[in-house]
Amino acid sequence: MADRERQQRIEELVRRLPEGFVVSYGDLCPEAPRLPGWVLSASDDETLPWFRVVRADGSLAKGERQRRLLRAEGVPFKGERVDMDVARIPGEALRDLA
DNA sequence: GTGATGACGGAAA
DNA sequence: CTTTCCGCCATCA
Repeated sequence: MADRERQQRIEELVRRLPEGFVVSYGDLCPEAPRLPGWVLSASDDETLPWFRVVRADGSLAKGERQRRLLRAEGVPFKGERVDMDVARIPGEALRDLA
């Protein structure tokens, strides 16, 4: 359990994601795209808005369940995928969030 | 120590 | 549009 810095940073960011918007796994950790996914699957925190994290192309990792939660808070869709051009939080705004 | 796996990403074919 | 391949980090067998 060394170096939790990245994991901590990732969780913190996810907690601050505003309702109605999303980010990709790569946005949370460009240097290790797989890490965010691992962190979220390992986390048991119910208050964590894990559903606001989607794939870079807008497709969902948790299928129907996730889609429902996102639509419920007004996230725009383009077919089965999230409309990233509208709902994705830009890298800069994301940095301000951190 | 090696190798496989995962809520991934991007480039190439 | 699809599939394949490689790279990325942390964990597990």
